[in-house]
Amino acid sequence: MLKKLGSYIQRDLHFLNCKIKGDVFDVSLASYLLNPERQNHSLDILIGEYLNKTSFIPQKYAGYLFPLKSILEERIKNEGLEFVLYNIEIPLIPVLYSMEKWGIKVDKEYLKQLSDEFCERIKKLEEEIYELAGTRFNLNSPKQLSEVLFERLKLPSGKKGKTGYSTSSSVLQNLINAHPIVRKILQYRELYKLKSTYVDAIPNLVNPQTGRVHTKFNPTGTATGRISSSEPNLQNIPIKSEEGRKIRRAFVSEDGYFLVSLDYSQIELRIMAHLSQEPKLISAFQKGEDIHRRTASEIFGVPEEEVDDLLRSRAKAVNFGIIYGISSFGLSETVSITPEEAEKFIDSYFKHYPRVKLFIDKTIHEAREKLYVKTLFGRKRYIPEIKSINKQVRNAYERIAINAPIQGTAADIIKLAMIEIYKEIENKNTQVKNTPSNS
DNA sequence: CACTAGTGCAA
DNA sequence: TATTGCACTAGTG
Repeated sequence: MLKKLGSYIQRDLHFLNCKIKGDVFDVSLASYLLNPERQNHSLDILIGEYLNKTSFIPQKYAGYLFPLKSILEERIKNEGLEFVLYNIEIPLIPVLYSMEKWGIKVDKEYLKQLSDEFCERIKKLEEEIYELAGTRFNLNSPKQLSEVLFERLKLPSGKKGKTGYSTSSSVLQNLINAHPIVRKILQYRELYKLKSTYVDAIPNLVNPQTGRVHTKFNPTGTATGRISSSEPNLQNIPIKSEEGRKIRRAFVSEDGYFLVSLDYSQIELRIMAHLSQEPKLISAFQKGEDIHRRTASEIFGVPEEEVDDLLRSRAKAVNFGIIYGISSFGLSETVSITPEEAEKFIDSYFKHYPRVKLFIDKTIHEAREKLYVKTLFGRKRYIPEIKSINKQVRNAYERIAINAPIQGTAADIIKLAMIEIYKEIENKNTQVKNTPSNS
């Protein structure tokens, strides 16, 4: 079998129009694992960085690949990144290539209909807002909107940004009873967002030959090991609101097939349970409990049956906060409580889940010592900034030190699952349709 | 046309 | 002053 060597091989497969098997080395993926925060892993950058060439002849790019490979594979070995490169990132190349080539079928007629519906409702809301404001202005301009709300209508203003008072959703939520215009603006914002970002944008990205969107899945797009998606971003299609769910219905299956969706449940909290070895967390998951309800019961000291929606949502915010590297201010903002109250929630959490606290402290300690953190599978993120003398900077990187191993381990596990599923499809052990519709 | 700020969608 | 992204609009240069 031929050996394959290249940079951004996943991208090049589209030009070659073929899948890839056998011995593969991708210098861009190797560079990404060594430096996951970098945006660009193109050949010219790597030649400059690893071969110390300040000028080179583009026609001879290929000649630089072999020396680059030698250097990079040595570094990968020395950094303990072999498993992640050879068992995760490289096997994922054909998986992501196939996903891109395959694409997802879009019901354009449905989106046109939805666009017309949203257009009518947006126009109506717009007129009602101008009427209530007593003036016409550009509703999509935060600057103009803040003038109307906080100067003309004299509503109480809150957060200030660099350029003026914020008109963000959380600010407007708090003003919803102050003036009838506020609710209308929130409704307008929701519909305008959905229409401009999804309903009207997605049809323009549908390939006329295939009737599908062929999203790019960027394997080097994040600092933690996740994949990112663009043109369109299929990783942020709405689901939370009822209006948003209408957009998901535009993604449809081929006739005679089902579109299935597979996801791990609470994967990041499960990883936290594993990494911390906190017995209470482990047993909660082993018993299949509602983890947020259980957390609420623990930290607020009430029986599980008495946990209401408010307590559960607060506990859920605490659980998310733990994964993000919690701060009392951050928690207070998302739960609309004072930082002092948030502090009590956090203290209570750590009192009831002491191994989680130990894990966090140990992780930060190690990060300071080694200047990197790593996932369960060895993926690394370097964070020398954790030594910063600026407390804000330091705190920010301490949160990164907590979050990166958790988010990154989840990414590793999901990628391994994608590779296994792809193998099953390739081996035709399933009834999954495994030929892109345009070939 | 490139860039930033503000905003908001998802995991 | 909570992690990771992408993309839209307004506004500036």
